[in-house]
Amino acid sequence: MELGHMNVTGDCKTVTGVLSRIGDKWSVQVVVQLGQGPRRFNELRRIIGDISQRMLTLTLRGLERDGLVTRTVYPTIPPRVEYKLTELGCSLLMTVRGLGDWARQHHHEIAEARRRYDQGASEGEADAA
Amino acid sequence: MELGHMNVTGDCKTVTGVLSRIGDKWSVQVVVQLGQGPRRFNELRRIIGDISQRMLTLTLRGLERDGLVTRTVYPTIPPRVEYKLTELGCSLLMTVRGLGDWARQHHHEIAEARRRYDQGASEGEADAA
DNA sequence: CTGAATCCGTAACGATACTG
DNA sequence: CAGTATCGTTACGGATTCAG
Repeated sequence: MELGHMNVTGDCKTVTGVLSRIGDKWSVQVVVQLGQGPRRFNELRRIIGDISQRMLTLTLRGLERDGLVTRTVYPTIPPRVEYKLTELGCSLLMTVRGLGDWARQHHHEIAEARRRYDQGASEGEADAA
Repeated sequence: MELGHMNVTGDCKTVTGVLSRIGDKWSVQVVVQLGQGPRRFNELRRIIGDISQRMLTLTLRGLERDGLVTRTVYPTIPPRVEYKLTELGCSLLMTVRGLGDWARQHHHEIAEARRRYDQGASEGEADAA
């Protein structure tokens, strides 16, 4: 089964770059939540739950920097800041959903493979086929 | 454009888990290269180029643990070890290619957005216009 | 050739305190 | 409410060395 339909070397580096960007601990969660509609800072914080304010700030900034999210400040008192997915962010969301589909379809297989691997490792190699 | 066709909260955590797995610095590159066909250890090392021996080992182990790659040892002298994508690994490769498509289509936009963002930030303190 | 083990620097992350 | 600053801990990754 060969799939050499394009430049693999150049391809993988681009993909790696994207994954370096969204492969961190929080970016995807933020993007997915923002896919539900615009959200405020503490609203996101509450929904995601585990994230620290620092990481939410950093994540949002990174997303904003890459043009995936817009940040709108309403100069009211108290201040109100709304984050929203851009067109680019929406298109990423689509792709991420594809990955989500794969994850949901196969995470059991992964879990099982992992369990078997760990089990075999702890048993040593006394066992043969 | 709303896309609330599924449980978003549960979804994003699963995706995050997968991204935590393949979102590291090397896994995708290895998977993509293995998509070209089975490869030996130092063969991968040479093709990828930048990767250290340690990281290649760790990456391969992780991939093997998750059932994405098989490791076959030929007890010859010198020893020969071949790595190969499993069915699961192949299916992941497909999904990753989707991400690669997105990356190739939009990495210019990202780069530009990033440049604009950084430029605007540096102009903040000093008035340029 | 393949890979494990060790040491070390850096970057990522989290908790807390403070500002506008 | 939204965000910054600082600090400490941990995880990641690279170079080197040793072993089968």
